[in-house]
Amino acid sequence: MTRLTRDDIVVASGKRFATYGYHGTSMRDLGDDLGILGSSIYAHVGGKHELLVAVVERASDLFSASAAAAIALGGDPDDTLKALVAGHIDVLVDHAAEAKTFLNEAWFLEESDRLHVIQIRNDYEAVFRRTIQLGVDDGTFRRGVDVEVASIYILSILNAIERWFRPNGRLDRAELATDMHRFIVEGLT
Amino acid sequence: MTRLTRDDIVVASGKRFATYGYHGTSMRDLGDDLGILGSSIYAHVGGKHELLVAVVERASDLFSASAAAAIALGGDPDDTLKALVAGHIDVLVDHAAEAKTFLNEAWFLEESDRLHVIQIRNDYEAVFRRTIQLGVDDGTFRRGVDVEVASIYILSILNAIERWFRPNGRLDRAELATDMHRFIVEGLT
DNA sequence: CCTCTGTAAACAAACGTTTGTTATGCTCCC
DNA sequence: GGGAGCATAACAAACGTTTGTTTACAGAGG
Repeated sequence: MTRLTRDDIVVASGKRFATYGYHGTSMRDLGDDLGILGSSIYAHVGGKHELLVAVVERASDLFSASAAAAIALGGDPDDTLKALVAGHIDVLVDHAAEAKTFLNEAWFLEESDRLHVIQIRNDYEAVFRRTIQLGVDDGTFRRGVDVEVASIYILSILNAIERWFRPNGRLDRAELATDMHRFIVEGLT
Repeated sequence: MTRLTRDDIVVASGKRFATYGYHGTSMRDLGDDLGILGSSIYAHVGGKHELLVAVVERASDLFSASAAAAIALGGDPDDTLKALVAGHIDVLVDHAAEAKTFLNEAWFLEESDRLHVIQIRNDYEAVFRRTIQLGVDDGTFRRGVDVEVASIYILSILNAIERWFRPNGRLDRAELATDMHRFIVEGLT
């Protein structure tokens, strides 16, 4: 009988929340996944909402770290964009449950936590905006690109990965990153 | 005292499901929105799951109709793509609640209904795939486009609209459709 | 009068959570 | 080295509330 840590419970929560949603998950469901009673979870956490906070926090840390790493590379805007795309894919593939919960369930956080997440998400998006703007300024990308909206398009493509990509499918993550970057830069032509 | 129809209840359900999710909505919540008791809803529908079916069905009908209309126009592949994009935006803007529920909550339908929705969604996606393939064949789009994945990219951008677009924002829907079509065809360059 | 839409009250089940207790180790001290 | 003492992690049972749903009944309109 191996005993459980708070971390084990957060991981299991992420999976449940990602699959069935926060409101679609009961403490007893979670207990079943972990092989303990639902009530026993309260020895590790103060309540259900704390688990959502923990899962979402994990994901937002990963995304933030990915953006920081892409910037730290210090190449031209197109290189940074490549790194941002590849990094986002890595987070989504390697931490699918947390990322999915972050994208779909953060809305159900309490006011203050939710505002904090929105802040982090906006900071992350700002890295995309700045990168594209730099690319427009130095002529890598066309003048007249609506930087704000283009960032949203790119993140839309990236975030949707969670809904269709399977690691053992036709494409591996490297092919996906390459193909996606090309689509973003060149479109269908 | 204006009396309610089944339709009124389905509309209210759509809004609630879109905002709080299927599991985050109770029959009493719904009753409050409608100004009646939660239990009174059972005079109109057989159960909560029936409401989800009705809302999702509405949305899928709208999407199917949009695709059919785009094809009926009968222009070249790029014209069809333009119409598909504009039509998708129209559905998402004019029927936001139903569309959002369709995109995010259909997973919680019972097995058979869920499979039916997946079928419809796949048919809809197939229209995008066919259109792009035609464009590749006649030279409108570049050879080497991964048609399957490109369709997913485009639908990813389209479906995410629900998460950020506000009808009274900086862009109206016509500008959005134009900008989005250009991004899809030309990318950042 | 009869159907339809609503209320009122209740149902069993499931919900998040609390409480009291037990089993299992770890650490310190004789 | 072996108890004593304590923290941890779990169970078992119950708490009060909310859930989806059912039943009995009232009023209003065609």
